[in-house]
Parts: sequence; structure tokens; C-alpha cells
Amino acid sequence: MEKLSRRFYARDTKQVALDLLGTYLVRMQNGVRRVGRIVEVEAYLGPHDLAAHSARGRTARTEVMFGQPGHAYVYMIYGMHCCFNVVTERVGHASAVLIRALEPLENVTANTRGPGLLCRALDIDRRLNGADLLGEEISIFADKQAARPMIGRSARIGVAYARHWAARLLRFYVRDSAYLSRRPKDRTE
DNA sequence: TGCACGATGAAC
DNA sequence: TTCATCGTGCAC
Repeated sequence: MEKLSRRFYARDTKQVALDLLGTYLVRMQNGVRRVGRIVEVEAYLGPHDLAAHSARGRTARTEVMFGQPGHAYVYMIYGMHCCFNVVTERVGHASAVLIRALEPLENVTANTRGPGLLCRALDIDRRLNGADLLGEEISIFADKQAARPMIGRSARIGVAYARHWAARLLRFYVRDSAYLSRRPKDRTE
């Protein structure tokens, strides 16, 4: 197991999203380690992507998206749930990958099928906004020996307002996982 | 300062 | 299908 490097995150967002499938999200808190395998993600490509928060420009909320890759972008949605993203590409590019579902592996008992639920299960909230994923509190590890998962793709969830960007197949998931946050009719190509 | 609206989840 | 519930961004 190897912690993902800055270089891993500083690449094409779609590629980072695909490569994150099957990796391990590790949350350290009070000496307790919680681990989940990432099985579902969405790519948000930058300010030109009308579904991305950065499409509204640089604001207090999206500041982290415009910063260095390999950092956590955590925001609150619908006034009650947090969503966890990893910042990708170069500084100023403002792209990120939303982590949508995990397979619970270690010290995780709550439901992790959905972006809000996985944050609750791993106690991820806005205190972690801006946290460095190369640090201790929250990080992601890859097992280089592991087989590449079979990947499915679909349109992203809840972005109908984003005009032609809503149809882009930028949601990726491990096809045979039992821990996906269902919803749209999945296409597999 | 006010207001419309979500990268959701759970209940009905 | 509906609703709970509030931070954000933008209009005024």
C-alpha cells in the first residue's frame, strides 16, 4: 500500500477519477483508522464545466478548488450533508473529483453509499476543507498489486441544470460493487 | 440585507 | 414523489 503522491492528483481530472476507483480512503481520528475502498466517483473538469462549482468563478467557498492538487474540498449541500472531493490538475485549474461511494473495510459501520452518507460514516466535515491528502488526517492509498476493476460510467447525478454538460459521462464506478449509490440508468459501454 | 436554489437522503 | 433545512452567490 502506497500513499498517492502529489503527482497522482496533478493530472487530467478524468484520468484521476478513473484511477481513484479501487483505491483506499483512510481517515485517521483520535488514533482510530477508518478505511473504505472507493467504488464511485464523479469528475468536475474546471470552470468551463457548467456543473462544477468553479464555473461560478473564484469565491470563498471554491477557493480550495483553485489551489494545489491533492487537497480536500469539502462543502455542505442542501444545508445538511457534506460532500468530499479531491482537487486535481495544476494550481488555478479548479477541477476536482467527487467521491460518491465507498465499500466499508475497517472501522466503518454506517452506510457509505452516497456522498453525504460516506462523509457522515467517516466523520468528514468542513473542518477538513483544504486538508492536504498527503497528510495524516485524511489520505488515499493504492495497492499496486490489485487488479484493475471493471469500470462502468454514466451521467453525473443532480446536475440537470448544467445544459450539455449534464449529459457527459463523467460518473465512474466499479461495476460489480455492491456499494454503489444507485439512481440514473447506468450505461456501461 | 434578502432570497432562490442546490454535486442529498429518507420517509411516505 | 415530497420534504427537511441552510450555506452560497447574486440581486438589490
